[in-house]
Amino acid sequence: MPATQHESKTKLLDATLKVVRAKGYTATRIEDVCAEARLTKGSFFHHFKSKEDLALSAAAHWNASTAAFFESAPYHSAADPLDRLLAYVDFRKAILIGELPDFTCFVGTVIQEVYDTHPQISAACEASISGHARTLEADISEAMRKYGVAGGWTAESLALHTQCVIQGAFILAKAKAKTKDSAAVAAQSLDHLRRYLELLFGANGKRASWQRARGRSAKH
Amino acid sequence: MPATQHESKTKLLDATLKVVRAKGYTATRIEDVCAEARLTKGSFFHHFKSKEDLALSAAAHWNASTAAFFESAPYHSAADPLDRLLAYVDFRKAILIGELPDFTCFVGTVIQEVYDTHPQISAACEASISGHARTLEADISEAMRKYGVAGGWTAESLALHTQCVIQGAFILAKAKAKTKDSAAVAAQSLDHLRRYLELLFGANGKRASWQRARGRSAKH
DNA sequence: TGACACATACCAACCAGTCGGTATTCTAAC
DNA sequence: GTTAGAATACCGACTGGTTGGTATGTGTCA
Repeated sequence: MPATQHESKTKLLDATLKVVRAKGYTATRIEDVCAEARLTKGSFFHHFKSKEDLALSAAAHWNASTAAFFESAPYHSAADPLDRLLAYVDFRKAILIGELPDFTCFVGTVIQEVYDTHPQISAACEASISGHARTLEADISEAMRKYGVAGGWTAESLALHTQCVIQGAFILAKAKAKTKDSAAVAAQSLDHLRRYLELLFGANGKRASWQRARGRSAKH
Repeated sequence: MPATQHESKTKLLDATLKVVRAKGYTATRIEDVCAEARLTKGSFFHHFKSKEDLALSAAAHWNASTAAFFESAPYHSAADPLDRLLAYVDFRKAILIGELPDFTCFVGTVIQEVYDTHPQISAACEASISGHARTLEADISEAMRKYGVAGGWTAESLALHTQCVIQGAFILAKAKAKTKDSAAVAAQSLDHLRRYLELLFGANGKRASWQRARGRSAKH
């Protein structure tokens, strides 16, 4: 009962995202992916010519999925660029639900294992992270202009810093995987990130009070 | 030429730290470690009973090495607790030199691959990260008291956040491994972390100016 | 002489990738 | 609308190289 065209391939890609995020790239066996997708190696090698090919396809799949996901996410609606940026952090915090493989980053996990050994996969992961960071730069730049903030750092570096905190939060969450509040550790770092952004853009005084007056959506 | 007692074992452990930080835990073959240490498998299995045993010993070795390293580091000398904390960040930034395997974190790398599959290694990694974070808590608590800072977060959470940024910075550096300024990306996130700490403890006004007046050691 | 440190040869399990085969769907001719 | 035939999707046994781990041997020190 093979259904529509690419369903099996998509199932294999989704299975890859899940298994790799749980076990890491190298430890993921092709048969693990097949089992997760309820398919066999015959099917696998019909769609992918090697494990590296799978990794590249999975990175592209991840990139496309997350791009669509964040594009249609609700954090873009605010009129103020800083509000949009803070809403992004709130959104990242809000989606820390379920098991670790449900919310951790595929490319962030993979890059650690392949950065020195698999140039193509490495490049795909880098592009995914940098590309996502770049979606924040416009809001950051606009906020910098609007609030007259400048202090030896660029919109690009701050955008990357948000990704740094997010990736680091995933590592902490994995370290605390045994404890019940594994996701809570990650959430607390996102709180610190949010506080940094508030201080950074509100530190010029004229915003600090105005900021309090409005009362942002997220409690923390 | 077998020299002092444990020299070969130490060589194997150091080799493990290096190879794992370059290739990841699972991709690291025991023979890779032996080659790096210029020893053979016979010697390896004389000292370690399995790969998992190696990982546990390596984590302990890492823990002991880094504990000694940071304990004797110069960032503890300042009289002011906030100065000590900032000096810690400066120090972490200052040691971002050499190749990626020279400055990235062994336990941070390993935890991603084992958190769901190897409980013992996982616990050792968690203990190492949390233990290191704990060395910052006293200074943070003291700074919180001294500067009257409190805002819904604990010394523990801020200490963990510093580790979050550091771990995330390593991931970014790995993602940018191909670019020349791989370590620079990590350094920029540490700059943001430092700025956060300054804003956080200096935001109460009475510190902000005093702070500028002194001029801290690190430029950024 | 025996305990320790290290080396070499070897084995058994594992796993990425292959291959011959079957089932299903598509196309198109009649 | 039915049938032929090709293309696609999928299956599962097999293989060859890899690798964690073992068994055995050798030199060295107390």
